[in-house]
Amino acid sequence: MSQVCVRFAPSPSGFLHVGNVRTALFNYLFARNQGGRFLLRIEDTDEETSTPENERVILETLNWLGLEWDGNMARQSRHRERHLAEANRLLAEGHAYRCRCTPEELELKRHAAEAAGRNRKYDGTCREKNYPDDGTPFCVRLKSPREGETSFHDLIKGDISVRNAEVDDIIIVRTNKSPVYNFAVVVDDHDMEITHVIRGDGHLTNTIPQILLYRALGYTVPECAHLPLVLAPDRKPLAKRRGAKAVLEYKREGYLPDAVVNYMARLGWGYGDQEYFTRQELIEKFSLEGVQAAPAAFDPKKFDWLAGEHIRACDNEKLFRYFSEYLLEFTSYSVNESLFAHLPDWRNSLIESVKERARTLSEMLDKCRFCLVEEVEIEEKAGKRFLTEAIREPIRDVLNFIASSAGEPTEQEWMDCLTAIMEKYQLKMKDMVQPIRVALTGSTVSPPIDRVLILLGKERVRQRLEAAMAGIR
RNA sequence: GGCCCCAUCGUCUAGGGGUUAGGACGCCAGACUCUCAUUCUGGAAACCCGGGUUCGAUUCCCGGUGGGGCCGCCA
Repeated sequence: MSQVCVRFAPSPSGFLHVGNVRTALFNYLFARNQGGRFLLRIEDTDEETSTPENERVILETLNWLGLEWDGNMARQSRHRERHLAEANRLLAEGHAYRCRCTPEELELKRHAAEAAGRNRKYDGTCREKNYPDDGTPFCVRLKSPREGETSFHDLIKGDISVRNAEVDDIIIVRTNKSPVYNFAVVVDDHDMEITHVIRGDGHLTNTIPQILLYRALGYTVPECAHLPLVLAPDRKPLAKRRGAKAVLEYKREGYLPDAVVNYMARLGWGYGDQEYFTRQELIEKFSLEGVQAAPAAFDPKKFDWLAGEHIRACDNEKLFRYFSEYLLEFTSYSVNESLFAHLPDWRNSLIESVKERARTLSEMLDKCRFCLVEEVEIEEKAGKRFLTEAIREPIRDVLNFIASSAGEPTEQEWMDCLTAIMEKYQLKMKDMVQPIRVALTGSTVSPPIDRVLILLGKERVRQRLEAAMAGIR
């Protein structure tokens, strides 16, 4: 058998939601798993929506997720002449015919058929007329068989079979001489030597007329796999309204691309009890047999959990890179090296202190914002509750410790200092730590206090404690 | 309306003619603990319904119900 070749063929609507991207992902995983090729073809025959900007969004999404395609990106619009040539061949070979019914007439016929309770398919008025090309406007229709049935084996859905009497004579070339999608796809997939068509459920019904087209054209019919829908959390189909969100939005929210890939793969696909997958594992373990036939609902909670798993599994160096790039692209913060001059291993310390409590790069920022800025603003409620007269003397002792310490204290030295002061004033750990936490971070929630202390360094600790003291009246 | 597809905890799923129907997220309770989080332990929670086939169906078949898709000179 020839080498596996698949394609992702989006129309550039300017929007790639989870469902679209999962289709791309499954194509990608299948190709990589099979050692085959993964091609990209933009279905840009509709000039209205096919703008460079919309195309750019598709490429950016694919690039962000690392779904690299092979070869050059194809544009369906470039193949128009080829499509028309094949249509003419069908005409010449008697597999297609010229239809002179106007759109208005067809509209009326459909309504009439519907009112009479009949199938709305074309009534075949022009089917046997053999109209020549004499200047009268016409569109081209496939002359599909009326007897028997057409069936195929879908790799996910199983055997699908439809009586040919139910199948329409689909239009393949419009009156204005532009090829219709269903036809263009077949010619392109054949020309690109696509062996497996893996696409959304919505195309399942299209497949029957397309198979008829393959046969009429004398092409080999590729294997087909129709992926079940991805549903919004409320189990309604993903739509621009409701849960549908551009996948690039997750980039903005700080999700790691591998987390998005992992979660999307698990939507409709499973591998035993495994939930967490690296990209490599996905490639090794993916198979169409593992794909569910039923639609799957997007679960934001599980996605977040998995996102956290990926943050925790990411090595610190790499995570730091993700983090600083994220800050640069989407926020006004940055990791200013000069703030950490006191800490040799500051990158590691910074990442280490937030990665266990964040699920996204954005949450990482939330957890360490206190040490990325010169000064913190103390939350009013927290200040009122913890920065009270009772803590004045203990804080003074901490300041004395700072004044007397020669170098930069280690975590252990900081904790020894706090412990000693605690004992001196008969304070419990939390009664000592919470006020200091509030003074240093502005919040009652932060990484462990020893981490906070070393990240800030004694100079910034001193400044913040003094500021807090001043605030106590 | 016609045609087609689908159906295991709330969600993602494993499984499959005989199982205490397994895991994960989430939820609840507890442990750990300087907060939050991580981690650990325990708990509640499912085979859509009805017929058949069978000694025995959640599993196989048929029907129903429910959900969804397609029926464009859109893609």
